[in-house]
Amino acid sequence: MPASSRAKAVLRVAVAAPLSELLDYLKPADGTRVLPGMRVLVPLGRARRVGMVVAADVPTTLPAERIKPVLSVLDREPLLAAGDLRFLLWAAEYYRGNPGEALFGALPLRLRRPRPSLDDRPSGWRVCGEPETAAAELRRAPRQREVLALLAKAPAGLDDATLRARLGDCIAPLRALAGRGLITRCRIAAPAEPPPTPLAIQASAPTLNAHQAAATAAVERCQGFGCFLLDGVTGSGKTEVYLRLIDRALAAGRQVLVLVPEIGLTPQLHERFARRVTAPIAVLHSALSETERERGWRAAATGEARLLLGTRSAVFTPLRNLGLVIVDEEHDMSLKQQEGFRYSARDLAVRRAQQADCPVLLGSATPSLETLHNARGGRYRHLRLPQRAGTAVDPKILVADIRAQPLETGLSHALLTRMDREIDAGNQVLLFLNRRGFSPVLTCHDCGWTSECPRCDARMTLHRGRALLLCHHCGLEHAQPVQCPYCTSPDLRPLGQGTERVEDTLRQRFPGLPLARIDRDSTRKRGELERLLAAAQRGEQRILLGTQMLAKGHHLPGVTLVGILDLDHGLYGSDFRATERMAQLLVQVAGRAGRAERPGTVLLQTRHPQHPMLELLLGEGYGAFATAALAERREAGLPPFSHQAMLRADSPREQAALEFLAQVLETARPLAPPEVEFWGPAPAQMERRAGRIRAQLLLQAPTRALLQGVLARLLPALRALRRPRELRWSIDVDPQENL
DNA sequence: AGCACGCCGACT
DNA sequence: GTCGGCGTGCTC
Repeated sequence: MPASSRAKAVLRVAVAAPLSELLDYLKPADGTRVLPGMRVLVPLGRARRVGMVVAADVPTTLPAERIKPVLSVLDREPLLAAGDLRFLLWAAEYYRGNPGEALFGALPLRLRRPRPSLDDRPSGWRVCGEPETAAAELRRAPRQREVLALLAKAPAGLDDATLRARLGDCIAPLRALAGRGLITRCRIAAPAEPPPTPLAIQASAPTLNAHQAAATAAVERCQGFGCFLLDGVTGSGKTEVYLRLIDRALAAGRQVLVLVPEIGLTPQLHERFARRVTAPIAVLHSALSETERERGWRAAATGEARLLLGTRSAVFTPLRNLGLVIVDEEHDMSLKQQEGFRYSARDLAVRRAQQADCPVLLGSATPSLETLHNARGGRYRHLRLPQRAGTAVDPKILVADIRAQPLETGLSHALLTRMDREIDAGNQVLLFLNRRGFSPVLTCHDCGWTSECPRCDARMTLHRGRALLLCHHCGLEHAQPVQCPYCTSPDLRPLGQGTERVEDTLRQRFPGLPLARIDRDSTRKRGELERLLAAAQRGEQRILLGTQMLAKGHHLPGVTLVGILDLDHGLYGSDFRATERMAQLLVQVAGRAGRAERPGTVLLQTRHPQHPMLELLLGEGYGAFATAALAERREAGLPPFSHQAMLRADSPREQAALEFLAQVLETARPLAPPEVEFWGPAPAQMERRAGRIRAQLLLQAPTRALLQGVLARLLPALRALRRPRELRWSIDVDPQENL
């Protein structure tokens, strides 16, 4: 090969640094083998960084003198297969993240540093040098002779367990032999084929009802990629469908990826899977220690774990031979990463299944409008589970019009009466209020002072138990004042109520009745949420009071009454998705009632009983609501009938963010076809947050392709714009929040 | 992100 | 006269 053409065949590397481009490097000078998916140590300016080889032997246009060789190759085998690399790079491009950050974000922390990949081959001993020359030396050491003879028969060495099995305790002679330089510590290569994995077994599998059987059959018939919406009311047995399909995929020798929105949901799903699936399961979520996370990651990556259950970031885990992807509670907002690299785990799961050419199943009782739109347009198969499994009946939803009603800490007379009745009958009551703390405002009765956050356009919430004013937006804490900071009046009054205050009232009204408050504050301790929920499931608590946390998926068979204290903000929210979220939350919370044989009642307190979307939801159900909501979206040209990207900027300086986005708009306009709309720049919903003034610019295009085209041209230009040092900006493709 | 280079104030 | 402020720009 001529020298000139060899110089041009380079490695393309994604460096673990916030660079938007891949960089080219020469292969290592010592001729070490380098393949895509291996990490390399590379020079970057004066520094050295870890990089991931994305392609090997690719041509470059860069002048030869600018290309440096990699310093070393960090892995003996690729950490990421070609398919994993392709998927991660696609994700980085779609969500406009940096390739290096996307790739290294998918690795356990240790592998993001220039450490060799964990060598998990067992440790052992092997001979070195010429053992036969040692015969004389060992004449008076029969035990050492014995050990050496055994090792001499295995030139690759023997691991500790094998040695112990053959010779018993032989640590002392081994040490002595090592001291003579006759043997050395080494790693023993694993047997070529891992022991065959036992297949999943349907232990005590319940019989499927007709709908479950039809749904299962539809997915099983799917050859290659296919996207399915499993639209099933709470308690209709979605998990059983998952289990059948998992079993099938595992039996075919494939791996399965299951994504769930919250850490809180993984233990119960894990337990359910573990009872029925005999193949090894790996679990990945944010509450794990780094060691546990790395172990799970490796088990998934090597194929040793056959089923991976995890929260959103698990979608990036390398997998071998992926045969099925499941996204549970696909409508849930926590599947969308809202910081840094802002991706949708649900959408990426679909993409991943497409690349792996396997089916993907999106499950929900309240599908997102995006997914429903895809299903109704025929891009996804719509599978329905309309019946509750077993004998459970649907809950009855009652509306309590609380206009001009006297409320006792947010509790209407109608609700309290029903609570009395259920509690007297020995049943459990669940109260839902999506606001933690004691009261959202503290105010001075004499001068009108309110507990404004000095850094945000928001009030600080009173947490009376901890005697704190706490800002839920920036985390700022103040001691609870004893007198008005403005006029020194001692007459400070909490306004409105959070879960803490409702708890106080309930303890007074139902003295001695076991009650659990379940919110972020009361479940701060590790394992506390599981403990409280387990107690609730055993019926130990008679009243359960909580936020969002309580609404998700937990089976509470003793609950016969669900009281929803306040969902009205969702009816007139500023975000166009507010009503969709309100409807999902309402249906999810209502689903907690009457799961067993006892019929459930849901009582919704509202000041807007005639709101058309609320009436539709309560009268005809989520499907009818969704149809109407989709019609509104179509009318307004909003997603899913268009595609958006949100550019956000913030700065401590008053006008800087707006000015920067105005500059961006000027840059973007000529790069975009006329169908692309720009909204803004405009101040963000909460303009000042954590001391920074925030603004946003929304891009909206009729198709994804058009939007992606604009972004591809805009981002390099945007990065080249001059901007003040303190100004930060971010891009959010397919934003879920317009705030 | 680091880490340079690069032009204007208070110190040996 | 220098040490150093962080503005700007690059890293194969």
